[in-house]
Amino acid sequence: MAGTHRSNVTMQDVARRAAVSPQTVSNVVNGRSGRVSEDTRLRVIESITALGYRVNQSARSLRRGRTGTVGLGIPTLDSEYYGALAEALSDRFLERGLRLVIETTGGAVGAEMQSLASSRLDSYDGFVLALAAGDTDHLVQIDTDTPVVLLGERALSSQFDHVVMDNIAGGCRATEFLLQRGAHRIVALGGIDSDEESMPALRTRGYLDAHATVGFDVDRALIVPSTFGMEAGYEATSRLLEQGRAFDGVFAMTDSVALGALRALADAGVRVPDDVQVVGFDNMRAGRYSVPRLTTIEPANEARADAIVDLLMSRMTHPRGDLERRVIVHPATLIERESTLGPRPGTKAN
Amino acid sequence: MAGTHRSNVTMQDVARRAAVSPQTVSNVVNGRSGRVSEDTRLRVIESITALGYRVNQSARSLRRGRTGTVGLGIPTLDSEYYGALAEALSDRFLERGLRLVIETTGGAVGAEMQSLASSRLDSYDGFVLALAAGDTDHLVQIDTDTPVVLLGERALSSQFDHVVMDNIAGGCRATEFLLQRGAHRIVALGGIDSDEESMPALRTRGYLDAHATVGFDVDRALIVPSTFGMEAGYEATSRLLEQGRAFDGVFAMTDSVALGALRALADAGVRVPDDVQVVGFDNMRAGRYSVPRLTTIEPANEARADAIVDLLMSRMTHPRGDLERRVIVHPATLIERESTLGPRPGTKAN
DNA sequence: CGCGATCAGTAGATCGATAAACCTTCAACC
DNA sequence: GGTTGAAGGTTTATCGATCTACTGATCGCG
Repeated sequence: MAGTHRSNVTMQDVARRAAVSPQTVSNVVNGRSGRVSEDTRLRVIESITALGYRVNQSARSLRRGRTGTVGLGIPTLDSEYYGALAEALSDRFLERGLRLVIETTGGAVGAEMQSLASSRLDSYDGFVLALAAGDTDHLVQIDTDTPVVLLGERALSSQFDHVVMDNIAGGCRATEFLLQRGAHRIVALGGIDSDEESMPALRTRGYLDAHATVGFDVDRALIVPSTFGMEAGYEATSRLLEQGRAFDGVFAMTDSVALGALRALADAGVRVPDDVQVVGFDNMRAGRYSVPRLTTIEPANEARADAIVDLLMSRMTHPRGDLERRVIVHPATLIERESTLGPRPGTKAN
Repeated sequence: MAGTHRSNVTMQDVARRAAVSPQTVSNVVNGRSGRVSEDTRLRVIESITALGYRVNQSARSLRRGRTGTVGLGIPTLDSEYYGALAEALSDRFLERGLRLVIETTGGAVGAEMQSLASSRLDSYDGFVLALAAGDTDHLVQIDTDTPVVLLGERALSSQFDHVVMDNIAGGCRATEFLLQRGAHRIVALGGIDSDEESMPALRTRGYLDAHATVGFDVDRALIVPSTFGMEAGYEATSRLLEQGRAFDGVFAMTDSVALGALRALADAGVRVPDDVQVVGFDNMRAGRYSVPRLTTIEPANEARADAIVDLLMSRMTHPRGDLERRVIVHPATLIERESTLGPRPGTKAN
């Protein structure tokens, strides 16, 4: 049986063996019913299996002008968040007969824009770009026929459909919650006080908003930038503790950072949530089994994946341009676990 | 500037504008030096940018008979282990001018074999299949021209090159370490006592070997099967504790399971490592910052990624069949952290 | 009986890039 | 002078599947 499936069998060959035209083979292969009698169909199928014929995708794509693949640009696969996103999208597109091809951008603005470079884009029937760096300026230059949906941190003024996480609301909710539970000096771990549209900046803005709402002043020294690994969270927190900075709450920009912080607090003998309360952002798996379990913001990833697919599919099927550009904002909700205190009855005293 | 890059510009168009033949354009695009004068080259490039020409990959693949892509079949992307693997491979192949396309198999034997179905394979110039289910029987049926490298849990008797993790040695090392540190009743969490070639079965075999080496009997009731999420580790451990089963060590088949176990032990007030020592397997990030930090087996993933790429590249470039089938085994090493006790001086008393 | 419709299928052009072979110049060398 | 040969191109024939248009039958129906 070996030696059968050598890849040079073409529709021609199948056609010859079944004594029909190549076009008829094509019709069978593509299930174009009504154009082939049951009789011929069986004969063709027999020839296909006998010869071990398989469609040449390149030829098909060339002729059809479509590739049957959708691209996904993400900063990295080595992250629970993006891994899960890729998985979710891949499944959904597969159901619709499309393959998902993943490109990693490394999170650099340059690379993100490169993956939107038209040269890249037209290998795909559609493209999903997860924008981490989130620099909107470069986007407008892109000019392509390929439908694109952006997954972003913030509604950008670009020509593309857009699914965004409500980072400001999420940051606000997390901070508000800490304030309600009695924390007054809250560290914004991994935060940054800037008016850029990046994820940390937006979540920090929520943090500031929450303080403003209840009329508390924010000590800017509590906004502590860092990168987003556990290492970074650990280091940053350790440093704060060494410096003897007083704080009773931590809003970490991501769960990774939060987990690093928990570890640093444990090392220093600081009790969570008794001495310091901690809230993360992302609802990572690890946070559900950490000691203590991590209170966090749930970003509704499944719903966002659904929205992305819907947007892209409608762009891909609809004739060009009938649709308004759409922006879908997904709310972030808080999940309460052990790293924060329970609701306090009565007073708002210390 | 908008409206330029409409995707129907072909080499013909560029050629016309630059007053050369399409072949010359092709030569420029592909950097075939020596066949084009600097003068013409510049003229062609000018035309390319002016018209916004981009190569049609489908046409190129059809003609060349190569797609420039490598496939990777993995059980899921939603896992730190496979995510990191995908990332590592993607980077390495990209350096060599190849795109990596990821297919998820869901870890089912059927799906794994499907992704080796010849029909799939010939969209790729090469394929890497990470075998979780590890059923060797189906492999022999596969008959394809596409080079394939297997990433497996065990050296299989198949026709393919193979990079394997030394699961037995890893399981043995972990268990041996626990025994040395004074644990006598060691739970094999997520283990399974069977002669299949699956990851848990192999690691469990290492566990048994380690006991055999020092002449200890194993209480089979301590081999506790489970799936491989944190949830499962948590549940399984909680149940053991409820049942009042005595144990002073846990060898968890994966770090995920181990982290779930740590959490369950914490809930029950069992001290780690004082009352129970825990060793995991995989060296996940989360284990480096858990409370306590997790002792684990490091699987040398980067080295394995290198090996995979080497094997596949040589198959892809070398003429068919000159090479012997190769199997590369990577050793697993132990990383000591807080979830196990320090070395004990002197006696081996309880 | 004759007209259009439906079914089953064929013929030929085409998608866009490239491999292989072929043609000029022009320079160098014996 | 004739030959070799490199440099710089061009021509032509594909790669394999599919789209468009067309051909014969066969059938229903007024």
